[in-house]
Amino acid sequence: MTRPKPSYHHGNLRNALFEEAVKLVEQAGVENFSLREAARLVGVSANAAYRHFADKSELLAAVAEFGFGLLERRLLAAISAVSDQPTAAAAAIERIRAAGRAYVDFAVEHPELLRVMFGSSGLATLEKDSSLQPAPFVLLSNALDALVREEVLPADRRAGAELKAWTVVHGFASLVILAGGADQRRAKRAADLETLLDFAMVGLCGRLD
Amino acid sequence: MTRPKPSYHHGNLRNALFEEAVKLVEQAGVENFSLREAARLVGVSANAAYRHFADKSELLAAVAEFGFGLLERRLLAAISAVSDQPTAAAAAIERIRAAGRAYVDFAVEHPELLRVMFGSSGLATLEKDSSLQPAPFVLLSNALDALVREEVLPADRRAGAELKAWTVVHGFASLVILAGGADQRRAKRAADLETLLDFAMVGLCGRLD
DNA sequence: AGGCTAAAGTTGACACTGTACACATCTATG
DNA sequence: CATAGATGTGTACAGTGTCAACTTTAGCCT
Repeated sequence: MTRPKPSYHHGNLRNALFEEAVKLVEQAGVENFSLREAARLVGVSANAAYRHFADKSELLAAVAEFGFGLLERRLLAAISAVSDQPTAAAAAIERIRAAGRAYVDFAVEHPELLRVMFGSSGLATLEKDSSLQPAPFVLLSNALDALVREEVLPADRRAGAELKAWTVVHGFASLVILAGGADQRRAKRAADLETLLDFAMVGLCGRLD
Repeated sequence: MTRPKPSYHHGNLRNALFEEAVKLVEQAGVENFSLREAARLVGVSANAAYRHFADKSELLAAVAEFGFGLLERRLLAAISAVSDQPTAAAAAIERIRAAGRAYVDFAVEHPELLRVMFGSSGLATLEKDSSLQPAPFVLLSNALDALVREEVLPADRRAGAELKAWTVVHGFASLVILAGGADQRRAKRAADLETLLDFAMVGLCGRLD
């Protein structure tokens, strides 16, 4: 992977550091991540990183941003994979549920990434300069609009639906991460999530479909 | 507060360090907390701490435990403060809602404390040796039982109710902390929470009361 | 009371960390 | 082809968590 340093200049340091950072964070968590270690593993002096990132937190912000992108792709994939539903309404419902599952799956597979995204180097610092809402939020919003169009979500209950859906899914993801992948059986988790999705649909629409 | 060191031995170092740790964590966050700084502020050498805590994470675990205690007291106070409801059922409902509000209030007032509680030095390491469930969970459980007794929560919907309630409240608390106390208006947040509590009650009971 | 032990604090050291400054080297552009 | 700007390097500093060896002192045993 890392060539024996044929030249003084690395050529792609920014990206190499970034990828190493993602790897290290996922392995050992943010609190154990060290700028120097990343530089070392990439085969470069500690200070080289400062030519590409103002400081440690800026590198972590890049990691967080990557996380949001990955999450978005996961959500998108899950939504598009829904098919063969008896009715359009059923499809709209299933798409929302699929997104919820994808979110939790993402959290389970990349807990440390999620921590960075929602940690002090994450959302709070990111959305300062990116004026648009994080993409995952937009996806959710569209899915909810579809739910209204299919008349499963009454229009007069549309307000605040994003908050409700996001709250449930993010809350569950947090709790699952906490409970520690250790004893939390995969099947049990999936079953809990389905119950929770039912619960959310009832709360949102006022009834079960 | 801190006497001019009349004696070589501090006399109450463990507690002094612990209190300083709580203060520092609340002010600057876990990631900026330093064992040495705490020792310095307490007027003692850096290594003195190691006579009372195996390492930094053990001190933070104590802080986390304190947080859970504080949260429990808040929940308890909120629940007991509910009074003058037309019916017993209404009282049971209002007690759950009051607990939800108390949880979010706690999160807003002590965001860093909550981060420690649910961080890597928190729950995960705590519940290893404390065999009993965290007290706040028991409180919630009891409140839900009351809801069943008053027949507002159908018995066949009782299963998994803790998870649902906890998920909503914890999820909202997380999001609120993220959104950053800055622009998040107090009134707006309270209104959002009420909407969310309605939502949760509908989802739990299957109808609005 | 007097003396000793173990608990509670101390100093010094080590291997780290993030970051600042000055210097070296290379790439590309005039 | 020179030279400027971008990119990496080395050294340095303050700060961290933690270890080991030393000192002080409180409290118990005779």
